[in-house]
Amino acid sequence: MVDKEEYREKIILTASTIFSHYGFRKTTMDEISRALKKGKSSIYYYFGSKEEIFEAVVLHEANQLRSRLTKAIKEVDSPPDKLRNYIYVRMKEFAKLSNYYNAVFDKNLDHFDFIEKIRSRYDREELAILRLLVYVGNNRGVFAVENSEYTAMAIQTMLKGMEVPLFWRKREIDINDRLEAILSLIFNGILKKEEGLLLYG
Amino acid sequence: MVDKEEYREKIILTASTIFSHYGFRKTTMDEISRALKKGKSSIYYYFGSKEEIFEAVVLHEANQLRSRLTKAIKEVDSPPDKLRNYIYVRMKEFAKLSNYYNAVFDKNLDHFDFIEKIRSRYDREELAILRLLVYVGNNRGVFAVENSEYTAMAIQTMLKGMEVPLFWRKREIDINDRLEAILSLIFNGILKKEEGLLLYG
DNA sequence: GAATTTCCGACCCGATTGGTCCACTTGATT
DNA sequence: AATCAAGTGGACCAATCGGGTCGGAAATTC
Repeated sequence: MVDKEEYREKIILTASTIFSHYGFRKTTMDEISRALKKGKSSIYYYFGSKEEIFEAVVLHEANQLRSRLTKAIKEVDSPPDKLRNYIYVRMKEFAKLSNYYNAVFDKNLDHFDFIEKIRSRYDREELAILRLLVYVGNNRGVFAVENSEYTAMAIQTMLKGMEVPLFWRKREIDINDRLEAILSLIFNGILKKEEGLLLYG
Repeated sequence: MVDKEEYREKIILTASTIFSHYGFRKTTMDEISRALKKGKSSIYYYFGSKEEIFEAVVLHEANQLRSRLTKAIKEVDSPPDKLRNYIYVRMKEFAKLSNYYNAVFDKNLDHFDFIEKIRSRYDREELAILRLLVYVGNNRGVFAVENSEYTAMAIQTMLKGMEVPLFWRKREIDINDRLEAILSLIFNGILKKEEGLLLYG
């Protein structure tokens, strides 16, 4: 009773690994319950449906992502490093989440409106973060952009470009190259020329 | 007509990526055919059944494995390097194959006798390779073992230990540590003491 | 333009699976 | 020890899924 919430979390954690591996569709309640060493029906004592579990898992994963990204920003100090770190971690984390994407983009599974909610909310948060990063960098004189808002939106647009599955269907080395290219583009377009050429000549 | 065999290979390649990702059970014929941009029934023109495709895929994968391993041996010259390279590549390749293992060890799917055939044949080949490696190393005076045959079998036994899923359920770094430990054990037990202590003091 | 190769939509039917029901343990409380 | 709520899981159901078939339509070859 006191640990019901606790066990819900355990379910979330377990289901998370399975979902991330096989996606929503291919993951069965039986697998989840077997992984938990419980009867299938017992799971329904904690969650009303498979979708409900999935919703909790996605929410949990979104929170994980948020905390990792804020950590990535706090780890370093200079705005270029912050931005670079942010983009890097974001890229790596999204790679891990690719299977959830499969689930999301799975046709006839578009009734997952909660994902859209999470997503749009996350988009706004990210935009705020980027705007702040650009703004601070601007103030410190290391960035030189006219409008932080628009620049942040532009960066976010590029970041979104890295989300499309096509981006990931290549070899590891290629991906790192592409990341470098994107970083270079952002920085050389954003940095005062002296520093920019220093970092990405 | 002339390219029927060719198209079979294309099917094998495509199916291979899906099988390796989801395993035999969770992979559907519909997915395979969709990935090939063909109707489901068309696939049956080239293969008689899902299992038949799987068999071809596993066989193909086994051949890939073999060629990569022989390449690993040829790349370097000294017997210790050959052995080391062989074990290293074998480890990496088996990691990639872990999903086929899931398929194989899937309960109620033990009627895949062809896998056992491939496997036992591969075991014999591997034993021959190891025996030769040990034998040559012995002749060159860099190994010092009494019986190449038995030593090869012992090494193979350790290698097999790395196949059990349990071995892989850990973090990357841990695995590399374990590999080092295994290599160290093999070499320090096999090398003439001077060289052995040189390489793995 | 017939013959042959290749493809596919529609269908079949057994297996799978999300979800329900209900009888049962368990363990705390009185 | 009797009660009761929390928690469990086996049996079951209805719907869907998915491997495989079939007849014939395209496409290609001769």
